Amino acid sequence: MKKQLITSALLYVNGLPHLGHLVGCLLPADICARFQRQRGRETLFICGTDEHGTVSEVGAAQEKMPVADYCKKYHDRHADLYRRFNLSFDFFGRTSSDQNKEITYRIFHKLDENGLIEEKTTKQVYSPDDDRYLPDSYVIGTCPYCGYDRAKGDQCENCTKVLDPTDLIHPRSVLSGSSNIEIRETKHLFLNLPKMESELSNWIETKKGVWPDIAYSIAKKWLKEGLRERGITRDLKWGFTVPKAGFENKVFYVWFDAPIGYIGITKEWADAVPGRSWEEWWLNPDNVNHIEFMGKDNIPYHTISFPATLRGTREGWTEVGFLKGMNYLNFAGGKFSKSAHRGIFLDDALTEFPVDYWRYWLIANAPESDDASFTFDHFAATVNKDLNDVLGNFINRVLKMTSNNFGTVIPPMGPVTDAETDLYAALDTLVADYARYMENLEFRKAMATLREIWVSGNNYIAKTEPWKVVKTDKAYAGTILNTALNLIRLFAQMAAPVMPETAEKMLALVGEPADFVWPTEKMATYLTTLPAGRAFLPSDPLFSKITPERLEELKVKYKETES
RNA sequence: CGCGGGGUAGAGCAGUCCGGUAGCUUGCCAGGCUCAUAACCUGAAGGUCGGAGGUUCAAAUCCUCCCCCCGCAACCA
Repeated sequence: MKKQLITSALLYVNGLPHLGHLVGCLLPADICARFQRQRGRETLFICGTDEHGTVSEVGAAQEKMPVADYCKKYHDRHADLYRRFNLSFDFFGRTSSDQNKEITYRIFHKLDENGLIEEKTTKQVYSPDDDRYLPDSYVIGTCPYCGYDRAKGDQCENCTKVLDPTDLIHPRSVLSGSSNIEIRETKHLFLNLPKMESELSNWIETKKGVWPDIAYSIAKKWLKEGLRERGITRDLKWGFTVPKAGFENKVFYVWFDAPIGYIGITKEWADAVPGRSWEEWWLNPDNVNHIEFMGKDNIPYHTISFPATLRGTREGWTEVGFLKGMNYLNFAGGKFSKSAHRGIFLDDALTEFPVDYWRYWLIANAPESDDASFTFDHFAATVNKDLNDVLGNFINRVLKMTSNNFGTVIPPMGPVTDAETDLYAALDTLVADYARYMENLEFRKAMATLREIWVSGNNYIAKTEPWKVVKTDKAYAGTILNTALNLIRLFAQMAAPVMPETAEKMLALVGEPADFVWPTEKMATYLTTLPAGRAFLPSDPLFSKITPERLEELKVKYKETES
């Protein structure tokens, strides 16, 4: 079995993340990492913040802070939120680290040696009043086609025409509002993607039917349109200085050093403890399976530019083996918006409900095949039904029935009947299905199966009717409840990748340590494991329902009804 | 003709590659049970599979055209 290298897209450090960011890459990556570890595979889960670029410089200026301090402040806030969401990174690093600089330079020099770096002169908008070059979208003016007066320099939002900043009437800086702008010629370095087009095309073709459709088809789309040379430098101050004569006052473009950040962050991880090796993960393609998670907007960079960057060095870097691309999660029909603060942000989410409510809902409704929508109605319905009625109530009824009839100890297991063997057979199949879906990263199907696994518990209880049996055949009632308590252990292990906190509580209820280990035995064995006589904990219900009144409050508070 | 994704019961989705009387969850209705968080279990109703043509003994599935929604379009990361 290869080692599993798992990366989530690096979120831009500016601003704070919302549920869309969580479900688009961070959470599925975490669930994958937890599942891989639970199966006993050597796993490294890497993530971090992406920190370079214009947006950071502008954000820092707005908060009147040095850019480095600004990035550190937001990096720490991201890290804190993700820790509270139980994201199990082996290392959460930064693209601005010295380690990333070292790897970025190494890769750049190799690409240059191999003749893949070219110089070109381009025209850029310069704003003397802002004392900086402006990205096209930072120039606004009147659209020459439709007259919209806030058209951006790359595209008019009103009529959707693609524009150049020079097309705009009365162009001005979005930062200062100054219309004193000029077009300057400036030299930049480009990565020669056309030289690598056929190589990339052959490689992508091997992913047909292997990667999710959205990943394959977006990559194909770019290839079909023909690759262009891609600028990898910018006229900014915040970033890695370009180590090439004549370019010392420029920095690398974020999209050059950001994906290299996966490697740089792995080196941060390795440097933190003696004996760790980042090369065993990144220069070891035969023994490492790299799984990447990202939103669909990231797919071109991870299927085209980043693979080209690594391949162009001819150094044998570990390349992506499976790319899980996700669609977007919308909020009540519209978009989540960082700038307008529309939607549910992670800090708010944590104040409203326990983390596992969010983790379960998000992954059970992950936008895998199409964009999905968050609504409080759907959220409450799922939490109330799946977590409270199906899982929580099962645990509660079993614990109460047992303690009412046998005290708070696990009753002995006696001879089994058809009801038990039917249960074993059903669960052997369901657990295998569930494992397969998790293995294939088909999260919605996996969660539907997880739910079926929980339902099988209620089914078993309904069929065997222990509340009746206990009056006539106490020994068999003990067998039923023993089995049911074993089911709690099984359900905890099954839920562990998705709801680690709840899974830990469930294991504690039946006196098991918080070790997440995937069952390898058949159910006939696995469900007779708990020792009779062991004390278990009486417990309040693990979940509580969202009331209609609470639901209405939430809709108002988060302005769900506005679109 | 810019490109991609999507359009399947009230809602959320699977099925489409490899054609064979349309499936899951939820909601709604009825019954059962009464250990449990008014919960659990069973059953019923509910769809001309976006539209129109075509191929076929047979089309949600294959082909052609059209309509609607979402996203992307390389300097917003």
